[in-house]
Amino acid sequence: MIHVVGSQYNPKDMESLITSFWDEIGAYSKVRELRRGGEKFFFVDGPPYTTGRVHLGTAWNKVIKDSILRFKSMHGFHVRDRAGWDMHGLPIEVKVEGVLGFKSKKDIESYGVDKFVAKCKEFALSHKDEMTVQFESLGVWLNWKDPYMTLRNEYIEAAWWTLKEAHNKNLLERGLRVVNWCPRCETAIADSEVDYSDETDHSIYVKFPLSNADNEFIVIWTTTPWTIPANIAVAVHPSFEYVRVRAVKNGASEVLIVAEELVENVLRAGRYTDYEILNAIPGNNLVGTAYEHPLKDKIPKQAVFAHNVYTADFVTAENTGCVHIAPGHGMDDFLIGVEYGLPIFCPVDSSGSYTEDAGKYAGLNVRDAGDIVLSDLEERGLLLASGRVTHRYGHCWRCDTPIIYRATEQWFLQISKLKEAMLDEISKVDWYPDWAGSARFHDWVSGARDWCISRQRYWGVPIPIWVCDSCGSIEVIGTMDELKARAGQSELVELHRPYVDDIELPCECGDRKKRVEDVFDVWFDSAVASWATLGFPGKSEEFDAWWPANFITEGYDQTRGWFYSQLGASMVAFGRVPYKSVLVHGFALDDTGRKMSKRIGNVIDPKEVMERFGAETLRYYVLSSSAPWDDLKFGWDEVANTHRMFNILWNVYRFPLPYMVLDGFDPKKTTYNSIKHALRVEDKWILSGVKSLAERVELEMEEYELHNATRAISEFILDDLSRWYIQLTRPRVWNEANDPDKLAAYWVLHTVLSDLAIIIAPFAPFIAETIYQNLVRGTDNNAPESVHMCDWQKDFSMQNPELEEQMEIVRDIVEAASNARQKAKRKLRWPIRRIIIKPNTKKTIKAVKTLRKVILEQCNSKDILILDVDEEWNELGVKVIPKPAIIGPAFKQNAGKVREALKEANSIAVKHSIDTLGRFEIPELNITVLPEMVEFKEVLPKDITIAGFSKALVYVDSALTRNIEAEGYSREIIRRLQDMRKELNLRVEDKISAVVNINDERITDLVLEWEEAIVHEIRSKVLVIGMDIKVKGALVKEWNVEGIMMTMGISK
RNA sequence: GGGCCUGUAGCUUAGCCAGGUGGAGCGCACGGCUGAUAACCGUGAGGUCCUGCGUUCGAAUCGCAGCAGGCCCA
Repeated sequence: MIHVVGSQYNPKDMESLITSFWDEIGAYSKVRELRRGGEKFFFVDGPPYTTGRVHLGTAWNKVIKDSILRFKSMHGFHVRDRAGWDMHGLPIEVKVEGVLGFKSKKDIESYGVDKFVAKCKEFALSHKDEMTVQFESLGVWLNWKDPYMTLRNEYIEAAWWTLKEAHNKNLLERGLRVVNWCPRCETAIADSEVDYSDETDHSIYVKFPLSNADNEFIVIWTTTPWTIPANIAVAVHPSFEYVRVRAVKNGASEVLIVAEELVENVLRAGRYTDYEILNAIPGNNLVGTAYEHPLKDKIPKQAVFAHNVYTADFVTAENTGCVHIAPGHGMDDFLIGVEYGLPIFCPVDSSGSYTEDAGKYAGLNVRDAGDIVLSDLEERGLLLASGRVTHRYGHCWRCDTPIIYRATEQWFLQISKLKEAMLDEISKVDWYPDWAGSARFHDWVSGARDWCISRQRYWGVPIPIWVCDSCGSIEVIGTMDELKARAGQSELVELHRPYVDDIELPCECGDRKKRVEDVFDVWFDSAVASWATLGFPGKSEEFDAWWPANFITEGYDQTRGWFYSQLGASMVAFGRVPYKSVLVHGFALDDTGRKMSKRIGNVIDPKEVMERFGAETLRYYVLSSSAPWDDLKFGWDEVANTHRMFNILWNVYRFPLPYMVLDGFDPKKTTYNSIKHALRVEDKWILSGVKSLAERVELEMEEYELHNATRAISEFILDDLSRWYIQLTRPRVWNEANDPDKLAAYWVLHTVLSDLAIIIAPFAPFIAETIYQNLVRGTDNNAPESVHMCDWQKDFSMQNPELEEQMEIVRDIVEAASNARQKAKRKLRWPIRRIIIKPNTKKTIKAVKTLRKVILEQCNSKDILILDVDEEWNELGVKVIPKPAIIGPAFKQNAGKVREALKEANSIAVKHSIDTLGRFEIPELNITVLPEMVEFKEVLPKDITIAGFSKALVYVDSALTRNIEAEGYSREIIRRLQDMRKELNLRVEDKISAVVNINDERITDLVLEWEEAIVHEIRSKVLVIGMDIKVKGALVKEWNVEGIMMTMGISK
């Protein structure tokens, strides 16, 4: 049975009702179960990091996923959709350290790594639970009960197995890399952990003596004298112009090499008194220039290394234009070192002290080394200038110690070897939009570098590499079982640190292998998600059946993130890309297009949106407000507008319910066959419209254009259903008789709303379910239990594009008529005698003929006159307008008289004569007026107003007749009596007594002609209308109706 | 500094790929409707299509150079 629903759209109640309904029947599992035999659709959820907070962007991300998966499921696909969680890594470690009040790595060690890791795990798990609740309240259907979690043993195994594959394929390498290093905490720190603040440092210019020339130097500038002992090279810009300049100071001269435009700068810094430019050298030609290390006598190793000039694009035209390169102490320096095969010389240990490699500096801390290096350079006459500079420098965010850069030993995946294969693979992926793959990702992959996968941390997947200290042999473990077997251990419950750290493996050399202490870069965790979520390598059946993923979608920041890490890991493991199609989505920005940030205070919490407007509105807003791949500018007004759309949908849905219930409408008994003869044209139109909508949504979804799909739905609901069909249909359902026309309207409304519920289900799952449960499932026990178990539209037999096109024209006509009415200041309540339509096309004529009734009704017109294309309306007046420029020369002194005569002549007669005879005679003047001498202007007859659109002109005749006045006043009275019924809170079926006193005899007579109609419309048992009669009732009101005073009273 | 994306009415946007009179919604003003009613509907005003240069008979649309915002990198 259909039931009546509340008059207010209340998303909160509705959503919680539907959520518990889904829980009750296990809707999610049933939907997935239902499609078990269908074509497989493997979706991999990009795992959000378990911070506990769901941001607007995360909410958007999940809503996109949910809508697409619901849509796919309704198309019969067997969807696989485990939710995923990214649960390891430094952010959680730092949060936990904060809670425990730790300041450094040493605190963790003394607290106990086991206890610390347990805390991290607890943090990740509890935040996962909190976020799950939030995602579920958004109506997001993923497999929440059995999500994949990066902290699970079987997940860790997937990472291990992948690394072992890399090792087997010779893609695993141990190597040096420069990292941010805190010498106090003795640990590498991530870029995001570096705080930048002002620091005052040395600013020194140093002369490096050339090897093959006397008294000739290349000049560099630096703020870190302590890195000079590690200098290996000098970089110049390949396209800058450099010069050899003879510089004079204190009578002595020497030759310096600096960038041409910086000569003055350098010489001023060095207080030279004179100079002479000897010759210019392009940067490129300096390559290979050999020089001696300035401190080679103090650092024996530096006497052995070769020192040369190289080119680098990052060199800027500042200071000297020549950059000191210490590959062991700088990111750029290191890259140059690697590129040219230079020694990565890093004579500094983890606490920031020089090692034995630093020769005489050994044991000295770099913090104290600056001044000493300075004076040593000075002593050797190589310090050109020295000063101080204040600049932004990185500090450890926990202890504020200035960081140093250190080359350390790390583990790498040699992804760069796979670059060509990766480029080839990604071209096979379907990218939405295309540029995400063909431009952005392509460019990123083109610059692929080896992937440093090791971190010196605690909360992460332990790197399964065991190394023998004695013989250096390396062993990579792929699974838990393998580890147990190799270690000769039967029990192993936890694969995290510190448990695996204790395990030693026997080595072939007789010694024991120990695990490297590192954990994986947390990006490696999610990189293996596509097979880890299938339980591979633990079991392979699922992997064989599902892998690779059909579809993934994440924000475009994941170009360098998850899209890339997955590609890299999968190339290593399987030699192919792990996903077939990728939708890239944008970022959630604030209403001015700026990034949401806590600091600016412009962060929108999705919870707040849900509290104010409901999850459905939030969902629909993010889907419809911009294309998935564009950034979303969040604005409350637009959210409110989306809410309004749902309110209208709610009103449309609830409008027919009371009538259907009153009449006991049963869609099982009232079938298409039983009402098809009673269908009106507008019924056929809306039935066609809903099918066309389904087709359109399908088309848009093929390209993942969710914004166009949802906008099309909104347009249908607002324009076609609410503004048009419901307006046309309303009077039909008021009919009390058991009329086929009313039944047809019920059937159509029921059908359209049921179809619409299915179309809207992927995007607005709650209201779709609400409508479906009442209208479909509520009347048919054989219908699927949930709207989300329904199949998408397949039957398009009701589609009629021609009719849809015709209705479009008719709506324009009605709009034009309404426009013309406003010009005549005639309210819609007052009928008009007729409208006259002058069409531009035959199509318009046909549309008017087909939908004549609709026009009559919506225009409240008594008649329609449709002209032929090019036919003039014969009642139209014309006014002749003389053309002085022609008449003047033609008639000279008579011209004025001619013009007068034409103005006074009957314009219609003039036009007729010109049209038929090609001339007009003015006998009094004995003159013939020719066609080119005049033009004609249309003159609208009295009471006619006009408006037009591209396909027709519409004239409205608003002349008043006795009948029209009678109807107009009667309807004014009806409206006011209805208003009073409402004021008394009467029910639709309540009968009333009414008295109307009219202060005008003529009007009273007119209205009395309509007495019967009024009785019917206001549902009265007694109605008294008259002049000078006494008015009483439960409610009495006085009204001014178009200047006529009336007093009305009603009672129940 | 580089790559990619975005820039259209006060606000959110369609149109751009395939050049030919810029189209919606919100807001605003005015009006209508009153059996969806603390709802709903119509009409109107409102545009240097980010700027400049170019290609073209013709540019919001194509090209180049800027400016602003976003993501990533350096």
